[in-house]
Amino acid sequence: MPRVSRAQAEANHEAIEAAASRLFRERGLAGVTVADVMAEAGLTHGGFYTHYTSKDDLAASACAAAFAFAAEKWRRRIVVASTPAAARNAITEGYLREQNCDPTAASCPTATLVTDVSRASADHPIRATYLAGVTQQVETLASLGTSGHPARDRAAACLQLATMMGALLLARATHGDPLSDEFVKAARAHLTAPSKRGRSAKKGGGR
Amino acid sequence: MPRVSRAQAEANHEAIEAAASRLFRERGLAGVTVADVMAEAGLTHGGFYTHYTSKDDLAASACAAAFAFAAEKWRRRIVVASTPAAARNAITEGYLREQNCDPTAASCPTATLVTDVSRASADHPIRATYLAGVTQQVETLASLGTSGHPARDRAAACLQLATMMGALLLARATHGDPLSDEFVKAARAHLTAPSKRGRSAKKGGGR
DNA sequence: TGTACATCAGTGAACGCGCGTTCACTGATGTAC
DNA sequence: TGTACATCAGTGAACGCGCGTTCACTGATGTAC
Repeated sequence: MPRVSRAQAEANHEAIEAAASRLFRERGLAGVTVADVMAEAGLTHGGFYTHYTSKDDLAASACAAAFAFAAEKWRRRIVVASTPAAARNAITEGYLREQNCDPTAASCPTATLVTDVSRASADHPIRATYLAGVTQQVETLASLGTSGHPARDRAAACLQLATMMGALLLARATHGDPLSDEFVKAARAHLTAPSKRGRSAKKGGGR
Repeated sequence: MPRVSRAQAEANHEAIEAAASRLFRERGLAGVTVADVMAEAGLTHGGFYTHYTSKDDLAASACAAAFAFAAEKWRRRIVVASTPAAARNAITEGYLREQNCDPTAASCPTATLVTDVSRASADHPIRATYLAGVTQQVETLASLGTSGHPARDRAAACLQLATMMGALLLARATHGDPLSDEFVKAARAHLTAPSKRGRSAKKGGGR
């Protein structure tokens, strides 16, 4: 079993990163062990350190991979949408999908890792990766703005991300109670409300 | 030192709960050890189990205490406000205070514990406590609604909580970067924007 | 009020377990000739 | 193409540490008389 071809080693490396990306999005940083990740990739834990220098190192790489994965999903929704507003709506709908409200499911890294990153020490490599990922998401949403004012589009993008993420996290934490659905529906109705320019325009219907 | 008066034991119990309430709001469930809490209360860790049956038990009690503490702060803002809309604004301003954006500070339990609760097993006692606390917050915000439609007020309350919490968490996770402030400012501007109804003062003074 | 004694809140060492990390070892891979 | 050998990806046991929890012990508290 030991010593594997270079191609196989490379494939294993990718399998580890893919497993970590998914598991971290499901359970957060502390909820996943190195052995969990390696087992998920079909390997034993000892070989981990030929691929990464530490669990923190993996966390940063997997975080980047998770953001890349999410960005690709957003991109697909954007290219299919007929207008920027439709793209924003499609992203919201995808983000607040019912399956994402299951707390055991893998969801957006922005949401899953937000407290882990907050509490990570200043020199933890995941900080920079997470910041880059969130920045990218804000820029993407801002680029779909239609107010004609870049600053206003950017503020609206920040607002949309905060609202989507807040609703998703609250829905996950209250999963099993009717309140869970209320958060999702309120956010979805508000964010995908018809018309509205730039921002403000209160209250969507109720669904 | 051993054996302490009943009054002292009661005082110790309260000190443990107060310490836990603060530490959990600062660092989350996993970031605080039983020994941390006991040391903060001026005791040694061994005596913990005369007060609580387990760390999970403490987590639930401390969570309830944290929500009670937050509710009291909200209540004070409400009684001082001149109108329901002003009260909503005051709560938003208090929630998105600059000091709360420091990831090492103790903030609202709704935000600090949201991922911990999501990942807690179904029978973890903190689940029910957290749900009760969030439900209470939604009801409080809904009671400050002015649309005339209870269902609409309730949806607006869910939306406000999700937006405030999302912005706070993102601000904490991106602390140190300019983006951090953008989330807070966008949420604050949106949530305290003068809407259809007249109101007295906006921009409460922060700090 | 004073004395004798049982209670029990708190102490600090220890236990058990999980997890990140290390390391001696294995044997197929990849290379040199 | 075939042979000899060095490399090194992966294995699995082990180490060290932290943390939740337990426990024998202490001695002031609280009670019975």
